[in-house]
Amino acid sequence: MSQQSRGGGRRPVTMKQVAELAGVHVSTVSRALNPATRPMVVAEAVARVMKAANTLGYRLDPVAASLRTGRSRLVGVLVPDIATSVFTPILTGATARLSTHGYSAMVAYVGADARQQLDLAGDLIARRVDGLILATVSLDDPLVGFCLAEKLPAVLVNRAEKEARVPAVVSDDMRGMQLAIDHLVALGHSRIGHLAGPQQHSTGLLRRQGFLQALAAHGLKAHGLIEAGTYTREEGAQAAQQLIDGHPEITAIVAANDLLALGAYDTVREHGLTCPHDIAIIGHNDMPLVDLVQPPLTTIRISHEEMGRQAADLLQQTIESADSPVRNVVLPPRLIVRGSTAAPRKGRIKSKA
Amino acid sequence: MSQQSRGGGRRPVTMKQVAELAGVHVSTVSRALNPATRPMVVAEAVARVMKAANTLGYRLDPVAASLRTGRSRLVGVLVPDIATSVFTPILTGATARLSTHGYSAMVAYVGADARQQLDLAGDLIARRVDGLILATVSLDDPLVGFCLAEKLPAVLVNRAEKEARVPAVVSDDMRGMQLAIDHLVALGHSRIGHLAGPQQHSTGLLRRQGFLQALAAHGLKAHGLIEAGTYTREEGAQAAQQLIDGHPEITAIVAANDLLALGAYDTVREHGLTCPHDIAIIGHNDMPLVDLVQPPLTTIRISHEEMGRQAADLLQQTIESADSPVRNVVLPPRLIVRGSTAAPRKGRIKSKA
DNA sequence: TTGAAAGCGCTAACAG
DNA sequence: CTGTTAGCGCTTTCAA
Repeated sequence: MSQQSRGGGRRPVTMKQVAELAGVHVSTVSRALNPATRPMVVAEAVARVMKAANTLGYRLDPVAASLRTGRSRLVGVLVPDIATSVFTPILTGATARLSTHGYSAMVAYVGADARQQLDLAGDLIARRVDGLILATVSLDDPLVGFCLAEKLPAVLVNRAEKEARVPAVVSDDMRGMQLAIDHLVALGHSRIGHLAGPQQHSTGLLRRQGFLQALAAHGLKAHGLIEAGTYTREEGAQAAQQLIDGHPEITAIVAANDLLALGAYDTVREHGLTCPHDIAIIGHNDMPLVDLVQPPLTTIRISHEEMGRQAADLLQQTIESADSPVRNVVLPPRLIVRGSTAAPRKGRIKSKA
Repeated sequence: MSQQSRGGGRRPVTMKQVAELAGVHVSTVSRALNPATRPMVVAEAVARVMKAANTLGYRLDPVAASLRTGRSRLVGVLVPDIATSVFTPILTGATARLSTHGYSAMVAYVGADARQQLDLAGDLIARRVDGLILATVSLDDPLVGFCLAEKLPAVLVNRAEKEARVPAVVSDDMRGMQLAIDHLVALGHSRIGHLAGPQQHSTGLLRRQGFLQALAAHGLKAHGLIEAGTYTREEGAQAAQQLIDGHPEITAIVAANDLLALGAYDTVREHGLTCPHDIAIIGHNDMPLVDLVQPPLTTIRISHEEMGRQAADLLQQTIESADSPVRNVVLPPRLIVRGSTAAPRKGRIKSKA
């Protein structure tokens, strides 16, 4: 029957030992240690148990508890496996807040493959996670359906679904675009193109809608709108290429995120043009270092860490009270003006390349 | 005795059900399903078990298994909670590789506080992790002593200890500095200062040593060496300030990492100087986007994803064979020449600020 | 080669 | 208020 534990770190103290030292039964220890059941135990006994636990350095075994209760105080977090991005602050915010709620996080970095995502989620469920934070979802994501079917609490972060089936924490993407457009229009721009993001993500879709709507509010229409397939600098460069080729009259580009905007930088430079003089560029996210590129990027700031924290809060609520209503948290974005936007040039682009 | 499971996702299939369907005892199922014990079971029975497991969609319950065996196929990963940095690729590399070894990762983002780190590690141990990957260690870290005492397999990544008590995967930091110095000397520089990193981390210490040693190899000596307390842009800016004030004769700055180098950019700009003309600057890490700053940063590239992968491999070996020797993996860095280095100016700095 | 049985550490219904 | 008892799902010794 030998319990093959790790080589030899002194084996952990069990509840039974605490019970012996305190002179009570294990179940009393269990009750005394759990705040929810503590009132059942007479104060004097609680004190004895606490003391015994302390002197022995007892820690509750979460694995045993989990086997018994089916809960784990463990939360799974699925994030896209991209290095250059906003997911790190989301993660640090979420994990920090989760731990104040008494939860630990299992983070899984996943690619776009839906099959792999389902597998990973299955793993997490097998590990009895109490809930999931998803930073990966598309507008109608099978994973969300899966969680719903399994009755596993889930919260979306950064990206939401088209239909609000589970709680989500997102930035007000349409409002962000409005800030961008208002800024450009105030500078005098009227021929503005859009580098849209992937349309299967809410960020791509809503920012695009926001772009169009904000323009319309000023009585303007889009001068070009190209969709990038992924949020990468390379795709951004390529899309910007098409945008400029198709609409040489534009004086400004609004990108759906910073990486796309930086791709546009590459293209603009390649054409021998300068930003902001020939073309103004504006990003979205305000990710680290974009203030250091040349010119410093004007962009829409989102507080990703706050997003992570709120997602943790929302998940905790969802776990704790089974049928809390599906609540969405929408965070207000902020315009950060730097050097990549200025008044428009007069006349057409004169490409030196 | 009610098992209070999640509201109502159909309760997971148990081994017992598989046993019934296959017409054998649970212990036979257990043996058939575990590759290590499978040879004990007659082939025909194995087949029946497999088929039954498949049709029922059985998944082994890792929690129950863990309670019984003391192992978890779970690995804890401790990383510093900084957003702008090299730890994301280390993490994606490590978690991807871990999963091919059949392990899941619990990632914890931690601050510099030693007490908090110990607590977190305690949590992970309570969750019965089979091992730890530490990206946080200082040159003589209590956490490593703790793991040793608990006989918990641990592997260091990116940063090592002074004494090799446990396996580590690091870049050849001294070699990296040699590449930097050789490059600058080849360009004609001879008055070179160093923006050193925190000396309690191996990266800071070794890069500093490498700097000094590489200079000596060219018959040169340091023109200034300031230590930054943390790897941040702000500290870098401040340290660069001191460096330039104390050694106005320098023509080049070698920074211990990219963030410090970017801080130096700020200072140089503030002084009305230009890089590389007035002062050449070289970083370390080649983190994302440093090719986009102005001027594009010359730096030493480290493959952090590979680092993560190797750390996962090393940990797996350490877990699997208890007393494998303490092996260090040292990855070769590469010089990436961009726009922040050029031939030195003639004469003194003429600050316009 | 397989089944029986014990038990990992904990929680919760039940009885007192 | 507290002790007894059963058992979460699995692994492994022991006996057949």
